[in-house]
This record gives sequence, C-alpha cells and structure tokens, in this order.
Amino acid sequence: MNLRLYDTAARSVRDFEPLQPGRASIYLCGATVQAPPHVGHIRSGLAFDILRRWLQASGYDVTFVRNVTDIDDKILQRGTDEGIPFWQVAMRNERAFTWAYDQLGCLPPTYEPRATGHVPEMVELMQRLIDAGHAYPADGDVYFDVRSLPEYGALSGQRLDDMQPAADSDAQIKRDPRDFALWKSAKPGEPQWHTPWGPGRPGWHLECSAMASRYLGPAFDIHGGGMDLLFPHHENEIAQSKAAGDSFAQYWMHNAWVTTSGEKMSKSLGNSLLVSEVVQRVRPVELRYYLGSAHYRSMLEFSDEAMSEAAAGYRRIEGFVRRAEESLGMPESVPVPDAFAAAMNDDLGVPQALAVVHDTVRVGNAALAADELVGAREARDEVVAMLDVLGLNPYAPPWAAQSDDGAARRALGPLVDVVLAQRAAARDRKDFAVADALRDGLAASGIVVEDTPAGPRWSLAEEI
RNA sequence: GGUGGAGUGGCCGAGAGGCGAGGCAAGGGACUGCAAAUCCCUCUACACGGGUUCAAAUCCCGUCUCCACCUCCA
Repeated sequence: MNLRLYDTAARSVRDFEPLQPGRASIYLCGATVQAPPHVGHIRSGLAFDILRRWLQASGYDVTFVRNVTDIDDKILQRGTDEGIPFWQVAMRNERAFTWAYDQLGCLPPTYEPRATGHVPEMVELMQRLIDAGHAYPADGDVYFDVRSLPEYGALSGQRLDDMQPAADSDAQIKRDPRDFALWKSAKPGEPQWHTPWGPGRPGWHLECSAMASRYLGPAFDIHGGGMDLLFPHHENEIAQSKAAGDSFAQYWMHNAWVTTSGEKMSKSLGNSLLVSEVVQRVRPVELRYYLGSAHYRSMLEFSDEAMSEAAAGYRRIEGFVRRAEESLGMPESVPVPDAFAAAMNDDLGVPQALAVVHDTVRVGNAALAADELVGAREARDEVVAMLDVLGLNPYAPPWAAQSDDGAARRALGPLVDVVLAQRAAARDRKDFAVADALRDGLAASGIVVEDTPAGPRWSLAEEI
C-alpha cells in the first residue's frame, strides 16, 4: 500500500505521487515571529515532522523548508512599543521557536529562510505579476488583482462575491476591496527596502511564494500549514504563484488546531499555553506524544488531565523498552510492522499506528514475563522502530541525552546500593517494617524501587 | 450572508455498512511478605428524530448543539 494524503485542494485523500521518484519536497509555513510559541504552533511543526519522518522511513529523500516570517505589522508594533528594532523582536522570538522545536524533537529543516533575506526574490515576483497583468502598483503599495485570476478562491472553496467585504481603509486605492497587498509602502520610521515602486516592505503572503520557489523550484510536492492559514494566506500564495506561471504545490495539507475549553488557542484570545510553560509540567517527549496522539486533522482539546493520561501511556511504552534492554541489550534496526505502515500510509493515521505500538508492547511484556527472549526481542525492536518514525525513540536524540541521567546515576548508584543491601538484609530476616521504611525513604527522594525475580531495580521518578 | 469542521463509553481518542481500535481510569483475578511493574478478565458508546437495508456509529432526510475561517492567526 502506498502513501495516501488528504489534499485540501482536492478535498479528498489522494495517492502521493512525487514529482521526482524517490524525492519529496515540502514547504511548511512556519512562524510569524511575533511572540514565543504556544502548543498550537508546535503541533503544526510536529505534524509535519511526523510526515517528514515517515517519508524518510519510506525511502524518500526529503527536502523540508520551513520559513520564518520575520517582519509584519505586529512585529513592527512590538518593536516600537519596546523601543527596540523590529529585528530584535523577531530574533528573540525566532530563538524561542527554535528552542521549542528542538525541545519537542522536531528535526531541523533542510532550509529555514527568513522573509527579510528574500526581498530581491519578492521584487522579481512582483515584476512578473505586474507584467502579466495580475498586480498593480498604487501609491507605493503593490496589490494583487484578485479579479484577474478566475480560480481565485478555489483552494478555500470560496467565491469572491460571497466574501464579506473587507473593512479596509485603503479600499479607495484598490481596484477591488479583496485585492491584497503584495508590498506596503514604508510609513515614516518603518523599515524599508528600495523597489521600482518606491521604498517599502513586504506584505504578508508574498514571502512564502518567493521563498518556496527559491528553494524548491516553481513546482514542488507538498505545502503545509495550519488550517487557519487556508484563507487568506494560502489562497493568496497560490494566487501569486499560479498567476506568475508557477505550478507550485501539488498537495496542500492542513493541520487542525489545539483548543482549550472548546476554543481555538490563540495569541489574540490570550488563552495560549506557552511551550516553555508546559514543559515544566510534563517531559517534552511526553508533550510530543500527547500532541501527536490525535490525528493531525482533528482538533485537539488541550487539558492537563488528558496530557497526564498521555504521559502515562508513553511511560508504559518507555518502561517496556527500558526493561527489555536489561535482558536484551540495545535494539537492532528492523522494519516497522505492516499494520503500522498501513496506518501511517493512510493519511498519517498516527492514532491507529499507536494502537499497533501498544499492542506490540503488550505482546512484548508478556514475552518478557514468560522469559521468551526471542519474542521479546522481536517486539522490542519493532516498538523502537515505530517510535523512531514518530520521533519518540528514547534512544534517539534529543531524548537519549535528556533521559540519560548518567552523572546522577553514577553518583547515586553506590549510595542506593547500600540502602538496597540494608533492605535486602531486613527482608531476609522478615523485618518488613524496616524494609518498607527504607524503600519509602528512597521514594521520598525520588528513587523508585521495584522488586523483580532478578532482584530490585531502581529508577529516578519521572513525576514532577 | 458565504465556506468548512465537530458531537462516540467515567475521560481522551480512532473507525466510516456486519466481526466492539488503542490509551487512561475503575472493578475482579494471577504474581508479590507488602507494594510497584506486568499479564488475564470485566463494565460503560456512537447528539436527537425519521428513513434505506437482512444488517447503520457508519448511507439518506430533517433537527439541535458547538467550533472555525471570510484579509492578525499554527
């Protein structure tokens, strides 16, 4: 079974057929770096990280571009408010995004272009659009003429005449109120670049068209982003690029948002949960598991309770892998089970894929309990292979480094061994009160002791 | 007004005509000095009203509720 993906433009699931066999090119709309990221932003990065990993695991050579839009009205406003250059605001928030992507184990993009670094490409694109009669300069602005493109609105399924007229003050200088700005003339004090139409700065949509074609060419495979970018951002991107003669994206994918109390998480609603805050309450790998556990096109209602449940689910998987390592050593690379591959090939069916993981964990646990090492090894290696596709492999970066409390374990080990020896002596003489007190004492220090047929095992508690 | 999405058991969350995904929680059992972990078993579903069908959570008609987008948004 081949990979099938839901294409927003076709409103249906389609077989994925790359432009070049064995290669896949993806452009993901990244952050407009106005503020630090909340979990909704990172869900988008995560959903497409899983797509990318699955394509790579399926043998594709993936080129993954995720842009940074480092100039827009809010960034400029914030710079003004704080009395600092806009680029300082942008850089600060870009670092916060990078940190969050890294925390959640999202692979770095192949290229990560910034809007302000691609003004020449934007100017060239605008010139092509003007020459083709799809854009026009007006008072130092440059607008896209939506009426010049009959298919405008097709991606989002809207007809121009049904749209609410924009409450836009510059309506006088536009040919149609729904024409959108490719380029904005510089107001006093604003940053500016020189163009044939006067000094100004980029509009919101132009940068993605310019950068996508710069790094992926006039035609590429997949364009991704949040559902809320469908209109206007992606509609305008497709309009710019198609009007300029590019074939642009062959597939459009959109992830659903994260909600709290039934409402979309949003900076403007003030109900957003910063990634930096959430990872104080739960390990980053557990947050990744939680955000990835719902299908990418389903809304995810965020709650601490649901996140804790998800964390418990991940620890069950992780516990199996760690316990298996004690008797089996490190895992070997094996193919993922067919059921897992089938789930992933069906428009990234991570929920069903996770069901396969859990089923395999149960089989593996039973094999371990029965001392059937062959079966346990098979299950363990498959589980690790599946976790790897999902970016949850505890042996892979960044989790390996984070969960390897090497220094702490080396320092604590001899001390814990002393206490465990005392406890063993107490148990031998049936003095269970003392034995339990010793175990409780360790537990109070965050050291969990479990008895196994091979003797006690200790670990550092994950609960914070 | 236009467009799109959602309503599933105590909770999260899949599925899209027939054999009840999975997880978390709960109860029972096995194991254990006790616990933990693990395994086995068990319970509770498809918003509402009609219809089609041998068979509907799934298809059709209608209704209700909720959410999102329509030039700030992942």
